[in-house]
Amino acid sequence: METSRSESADIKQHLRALGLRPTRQRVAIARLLLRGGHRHLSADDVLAEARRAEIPVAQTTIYNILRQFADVGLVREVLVESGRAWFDTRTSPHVHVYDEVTGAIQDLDHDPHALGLPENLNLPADVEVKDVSVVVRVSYKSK
Amino acid sequence: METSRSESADIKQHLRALGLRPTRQRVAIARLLLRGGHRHLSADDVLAEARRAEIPVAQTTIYNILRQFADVGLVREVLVESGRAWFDTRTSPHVHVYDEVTGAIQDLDHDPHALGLPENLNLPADVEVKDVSVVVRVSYKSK
DNA sequence: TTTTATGCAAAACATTTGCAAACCG
DNA sequence: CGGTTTGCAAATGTTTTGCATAAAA
Repeated sequence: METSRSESADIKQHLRALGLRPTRQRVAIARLLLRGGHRHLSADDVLAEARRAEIPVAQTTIYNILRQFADVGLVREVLVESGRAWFDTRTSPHVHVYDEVTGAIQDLDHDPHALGLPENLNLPADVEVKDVSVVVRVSYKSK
Repeated sequence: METSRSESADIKQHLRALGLRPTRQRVAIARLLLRGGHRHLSADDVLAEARRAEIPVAQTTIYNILRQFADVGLVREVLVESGRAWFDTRTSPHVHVYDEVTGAIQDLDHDPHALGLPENLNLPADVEVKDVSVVVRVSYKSK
C-alpha cells in the first residue's frame, strides 16, 4: 500500500483543525480508520489493523487516540454491551441495530435528531446536546 | 423495616410468573429494587443496598440476579459508559439523559417506540425487537 | 527547549467462571 | 432426592495509570 504525500497532508490538517497534534500514530490511525467503508471496531480491532498495516503503536496509545478521536467527533463510541466499547467510523447520524445473538452491530439510515427529541428536552440554556444515540436491540423469535 | 407476608408472596408469585425460582436472594433483591422510586443502580450499588438491608447475598449472585432480572424485564440495563453497566428500576418506556460531566443519568418521559422507529426497520419476520434505547448525551456550554 | 504524546509494565475495575455446598420443589 | 442456585476464590478482559523516553512545535 502506497501512502500519498497529499493524503497525509490532508489528514494532518484535519487533525490540526480538530485541535490534535498530528503525531505519527494519530495520522496513521486516522488514515486507517477513515479509509472507506463504515465499520464498528473495538480498541483491539484497531490495534490488530494497525499491526497488520505495520504501524508502530502501543495498545495504550490506541486507547488514548480512540478516546481523543471520539471527543473531537472523528469517530463515535458505541455502547451496546457492558465491558467493551465499539468505535464507529461513521459519524453521520444513524441508528444502531444490535443483534443480541450474534453480537453484530448494523447501521440503519435514520437520523435520531429527526425524532423530535432534542426539542422536547426542555434543557437549560447552558446545556449542550453532544450526541443522541439510539440502539435497537434485536434477537430471533423462537419457533 | 417490616417484611409483610403478603408482599413476599406477591413477589414470589411475580418471579414465578417470569420463570424464575423465588429463592431467598431473588425475592429479597426484587423487593429492594421494586420498592418505590425509579433509580439507576450499578451492581455494586445493589450489593451495598443489600448489605445495608442485611440481605445475605454474594456479589456473584448480585450479578447473576441482575442479568436474570434484566432478561425477564424486571429491570433494564442501561449502557452510557464503557466499563460499567447501570440497571434501571423503571421499565416503562423512556429516554435517558446522560450528563457527561457529572455522570448523572436522568429519565425523560418520552416513549422511544413513539419515534416511528421499529416500523422503519424493515426487519425480517423472525427478528424480534427486544428493546429500543435512547441516550441523549449532554454537557455544559463553555463560557 | 518546552510542551505534549508515546509506550511499557503494572494497576484497577467490572464482570465471569469453575466448582462444592446449600437450597427449592 | 434431583436439578438449580448460591457463594467463594480465582480468572478474564478491558481500560487506566505512573513514569521515563521520544517526538512535535
